[in-house]
Amino acid sequence: MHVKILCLGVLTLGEASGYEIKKEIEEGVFTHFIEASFGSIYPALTQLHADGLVTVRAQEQTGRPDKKVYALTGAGRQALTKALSVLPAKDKFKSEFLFQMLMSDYLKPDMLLAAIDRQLAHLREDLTGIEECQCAEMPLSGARFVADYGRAVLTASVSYLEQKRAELSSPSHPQAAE
Amino acid sequence: MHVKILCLGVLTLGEASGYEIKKEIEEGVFTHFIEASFGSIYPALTQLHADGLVTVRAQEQTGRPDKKVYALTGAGRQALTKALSVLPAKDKFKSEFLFQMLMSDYLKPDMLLAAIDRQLAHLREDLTGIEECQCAEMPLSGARFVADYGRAVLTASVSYLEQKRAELSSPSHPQAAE
DNA sequence: TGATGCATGTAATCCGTTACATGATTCA
DNA sequence: TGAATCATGTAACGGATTACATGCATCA
Repeated sequence: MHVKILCLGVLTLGEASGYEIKKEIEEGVFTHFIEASFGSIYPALTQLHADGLVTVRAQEQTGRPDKKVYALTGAGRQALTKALSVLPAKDKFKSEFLFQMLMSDYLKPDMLLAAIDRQLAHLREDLTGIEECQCAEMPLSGARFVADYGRAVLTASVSYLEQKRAELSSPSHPQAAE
Repeated sequence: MHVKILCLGVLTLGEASGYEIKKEIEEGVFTHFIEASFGSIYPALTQLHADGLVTVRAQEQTGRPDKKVYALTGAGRQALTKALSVLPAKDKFKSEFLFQMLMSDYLKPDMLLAAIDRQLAHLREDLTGIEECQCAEMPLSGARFVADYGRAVLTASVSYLEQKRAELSSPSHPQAAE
């Protein structure tokens, strides 16, 4: 998905600078299923402005660099709606972790547990991230839907991994349980 | 992750042509968490050969174009092991679907249900895909681990969406249930 | 006759990340 | 003093997808 549409989406929450948009994407509800770097956000914002989909306002700040605060225009809202009127592409999920698990025959034994523990740590981080971002406070009714979806999926992953991890590290049955 | 390593991984299952590797990635256990196109596989294979990590053998076929069958070398196995000795990068998950759900305020009402139904269809397809690929037949002990992981996550997603979908389309409480 | 599957490969193109450049303030 | 936060922006680079080129066989 285009970073431009993403920016329009974030701006529906209220005006923001490029820096703030990045933060919102990194820490807000978007975190788990979208990524964007400054290198793509700033150019996107510039172009969005050129296309008349957002307005800019320079905001001076004491002690801090000046901000460029962007806000949606009517045309911007329309462009967003139009982009949302198409059925979304299929989710993309890429996991080096699962590749390693699949290839576990070629893995050093200690790496197996280490990789699982790392994965568990990541998943738990994401889970607490969802709890912390107060989705109820957001002006988007979809926020809870998304947060709950994330919670459901992450919880299932954690449960599965915890169970498998226990099996693997149990002293009695290191490999065969059948 | 590099397509080269991916090819090495697929080749641990046995020798194969570029075309067959692509099929394996599309239809096998890899499907759910890895993607690769011909445009990346063929050059990768060429380079892998140049690096001495695989061997090639031209196989004539009647009625079909000739194949180039690739097989792992000892150095190839070593390279794979080495690549697997590093902790994997964090999973990447990108979902236009969740973006649309988040932005549901700007969505036409019929699109909401349509998008959810599409998503459900995708998830169920993936699930049956997992059931069909006989992981037990694979010479990789990690195959079951991966398949079960996928099953756990996909099942959780489907359950959640089915529940939400029912709530949304219920005639009595179209929006407020509280 | 036309689509689909088998089979390989290259080139153009897109899109994004990483790194670089700059600079003030605050906190440890 | 050094790291982190705030703040914007560009350029190089990488990596993969898409489209193009080719060609035979089979099935509907």
